[in-house]
Amino acid sequence: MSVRAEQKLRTRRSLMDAALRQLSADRGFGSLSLREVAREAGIAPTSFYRHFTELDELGLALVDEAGVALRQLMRQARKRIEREGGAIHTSVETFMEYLTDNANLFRLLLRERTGVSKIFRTAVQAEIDHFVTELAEDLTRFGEDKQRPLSDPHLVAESMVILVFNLGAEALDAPARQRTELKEKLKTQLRMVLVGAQTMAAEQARRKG
Amino acid sequence: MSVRAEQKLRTRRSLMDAALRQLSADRGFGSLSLREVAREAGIAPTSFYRHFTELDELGLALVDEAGVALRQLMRQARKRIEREGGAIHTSVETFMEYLTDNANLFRLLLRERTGVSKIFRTAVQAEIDHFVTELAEDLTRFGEDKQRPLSDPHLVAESMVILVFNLGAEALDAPARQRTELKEKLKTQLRMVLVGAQTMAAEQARRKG
DNA sequence: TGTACATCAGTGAACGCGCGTTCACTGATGTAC
DNA sequence: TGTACATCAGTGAACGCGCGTTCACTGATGTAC
Repeated sequence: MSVRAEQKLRTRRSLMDAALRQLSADRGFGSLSLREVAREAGIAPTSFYRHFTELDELGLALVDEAGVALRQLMRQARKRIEREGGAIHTSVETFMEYLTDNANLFRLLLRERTGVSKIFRTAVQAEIDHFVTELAEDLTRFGEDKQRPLSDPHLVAESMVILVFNLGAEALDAPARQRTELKEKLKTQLRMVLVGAQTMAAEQARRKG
Repeated sequence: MSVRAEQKLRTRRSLMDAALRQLSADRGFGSLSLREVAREAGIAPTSFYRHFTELDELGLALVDEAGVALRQLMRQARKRIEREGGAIHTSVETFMEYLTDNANLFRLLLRERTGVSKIFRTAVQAEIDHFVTELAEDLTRFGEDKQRPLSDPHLVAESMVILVFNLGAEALDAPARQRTELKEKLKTQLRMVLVGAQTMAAEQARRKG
C-alpha cells in the first residue's frame, strides 16, 4: 500500500478512535458533533469529509467493528467451552471480559439498539440477530450432546441475548467491584431460561407419547 | 383554584403534550430543543421558563407520568387476573393495550433507560425497580396459591420485566399486524422463565430432603 | 362595590455560540515517460 | 534516474442557522381596603 493510502487509513482510524473515546457513560453518539470529533482527532473539521460523507457513516463503521468483536467473542467462548466445559459460566465470563475491554464499543451497541436513528437500530439489530442465530445453533447442538432437547432454541437464544445485553448495560454503569455479583445474577437468569426450556420440551415429549 | 393558576397548569400541560408529540420513533428526548417544544406548544421560547427551569425538568415530569401509568397498568392487570385468571396471558394483553395507548410515553421510558443522561437513567430505573418489586410480590403470592414455589422471585421478576420491556420496544417499531405474533412470543418467553424457576425450586427442595 | 396597587404568565428583541457545510487553496505523494 | 504533470489528504476563511438564555416590558388577574 502506498504511503498516502496508509496515512489516510491512519487518519480514518484516529477519527473512529476519537469518536469512541467520547462515547462515555454520559455521551451518546447522537450528541457528538463532527467538529468535536475532528478536534479530538487533531484534524480540521473540513478534513472529516475526506473519510466519511457524514458523522453517521462513521457511526455505522463503529457498529460494524462492534459486530466483529462480538463474533470474535463467540468463537473464543466456544473454544473455552470445548476445553473447560461449563457453558453458561464460561460464556458469561468471556462476555464480561469482552465488555471490560471494549466498554465504549459495547455502549454504542446498547445505546443505539433503542436509539434515535432508524439506520443505527437496524444495523445493531442485524448484529444481534446474527448473534442470536449462532447461539441458537449452539444450544441445539448442546441439547443433542446432553440428550436434553430444548423447546424452541431460537426463542431461548433470544431471551438469553436480551438478558445478557441488559446485564451488560447494568455492568457498564456499575462500579467494577459489583461485577462479580452481576455475573452470578446473570448466570442464574440464564440457567432458569435453560431449565425452563428443557422442562417444557420434556413435557411436550411426554404429552406426545 | 384561581383563573390564573388554572391557565398556568393548562400551559404546562400543553408543553408536556407538545414534547410527547415529538417523541416519535425517530426523535429521542435528547434531540428536542426548548425552542421547538415551545413552538409546538404555541408559546414564546422565553415563556418556557415560567414552567420549568430547563428542558430536562420537563422530561423528568414525563418519566414520572410514565411511572404512574405503569402502576395503573399493574393494578388493572391484577384485577383482570382475579376475575379471568391466566396470569401470563392477561398481563401480556394488558401490557400491550397500555403500550398502544401510551406509545410515546413508553418510548421515552425505553429510550432513556439506556439513554445519555444519568438523571434520566436513574429516574427510569427507579420506576422499573418499583415495577419489579411489585411483580416479585405477585409472583410469590402466586406460587403460594398454586403450591408451586418459585426459586428467587425477585430475580424471576427482573428477567420478566426485561423481556417485557424489550418486546415492548420491538412492538413499537413493528407494524400493528405483527403485534399478535409478538405477544405470543413474549408469553412463551415468560412461561419458560416461570417454568424454569419452578423446576429449580423443586430440585432445590428435593435436594434438601 | 369601587379603587389603587401588586403579582406574574407571557412577550419580542437581542446576545453570543457552536454547528455543518462550501470553497478555493497548498504541498506532499504518485505516475508517466 | 530525472522531469513534468496529476492526484488528493488536509486546510482556513467564511456562510447562514437554530440554539439557550437575558432583559425590560405588558396587561390581565388577584388582593387589600
